[in-house]
Amino acid sequence: MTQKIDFLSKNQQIVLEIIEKAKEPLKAYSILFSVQKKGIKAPPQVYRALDRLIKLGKIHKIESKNAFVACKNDSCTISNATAFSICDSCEMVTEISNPKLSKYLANFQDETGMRYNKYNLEFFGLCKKCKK
Amino acid sequence: MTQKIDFLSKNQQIVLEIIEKAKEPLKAYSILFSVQKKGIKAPPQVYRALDRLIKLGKIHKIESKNAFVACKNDSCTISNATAFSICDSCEMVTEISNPKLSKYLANFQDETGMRYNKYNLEFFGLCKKCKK
DNA sequence: TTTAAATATGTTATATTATAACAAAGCGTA
DNA sequence: TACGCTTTGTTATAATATAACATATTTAAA
Repeated sequence: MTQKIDFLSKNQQIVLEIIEKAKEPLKAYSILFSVQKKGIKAPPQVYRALDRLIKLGKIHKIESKNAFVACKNDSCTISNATAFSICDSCEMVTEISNPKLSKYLANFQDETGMRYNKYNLEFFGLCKKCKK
Repeated sequence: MTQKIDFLSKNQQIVLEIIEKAKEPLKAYSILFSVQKKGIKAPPQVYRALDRLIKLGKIHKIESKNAFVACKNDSCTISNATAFSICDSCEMVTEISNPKLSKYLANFQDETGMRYNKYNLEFFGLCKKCKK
C-alpha cells in the first residue's frame, strides 16, 4: 500500500513547516541547519522529505536556484504545473497562479506531437520594488 | 569596451564545439573530461566558457538537469526566452521554437504588474518513441 | 610606443548540492 | 508472532559549482 496522500511523516512535517514559515525559497542545506535541533542530522533525511513533499505537491523546487518553496495553491496535490516569477535583484520568488496561463500551457502541443504531463516555467525580471 | 558579440575566445570555442557536436545535453564535468586533451584542465575554465556562451545565447542550460545544449536557433544572440521539451524516459531534450508560444510568454503579465525580461520553460512527458 | 585597464587564462583549494549504500526501527496485518 | 513495507538513521562519497589569486594577453588611451 502506498502512503496516504495527506499523511506526512515526522521528518516530512518538520521540513514542510520550516519551508512554509519562510518568506523566501530555502536551500536544502539551510533547511538541514535549521532542523538539526529537531533531530534531523544528515542530508539524506532532508532530501528524502523534500522529494516526498514535491511529489505530494506541497512544495516546489525552483530549479534555477536549487531552492524550495511551499505551494501557495491549496488545491495543489500533485505538482505537475508550476510557474514562478523571480526578481533578479532581490531574488524574491512568487508562484504565479493564473488559470489562463496554466490552461494555455497544459494544452500546448509542439510540432513533434509530444504530449506533456508536467511543466515548469520561470520568469525573470525586476519586481515592482526593485524597478524603481 | 565589451567583447564583440560574435568573437569567441579559444576556450569558449572549444567548449562550444563539443556541445554543438553532442546529441544530448552535456554536463559540465563531462565537458571538462572531453576537453582535457585540448588543454583545459580545471572546472573554472569550463564554467567560465559556459557562462559566456550562455550570455551570448550560443548555448542554454537545462536547469532541471544541470546540462547544456547548443542553441538551434541561428538568430538567437541573446538568450532570454527558452523552452524545452524533455522526455522523462529517454531524457531526450529538444528546444521548442514556436513563435506563438514565445509571443504569448513574452507578453505575459501577471497580476503583480511585474514585467519580465527573460523566461525559461521546461515541458516534461514522453516523446513519440517512448510513448509506444 | 609605453602604460594602464580590461579581459582571458591557469591553478589550487574549497564550497555547495545531492545520492549511494546499508543498518535499524516502527507499523500494519496476515 | 512474524513478515513485508515504509521510514529513519548514519557514514561516506559523488556531482556540481565557485572563491581566490597569479599570470598572460589584448585593447586602447596617453
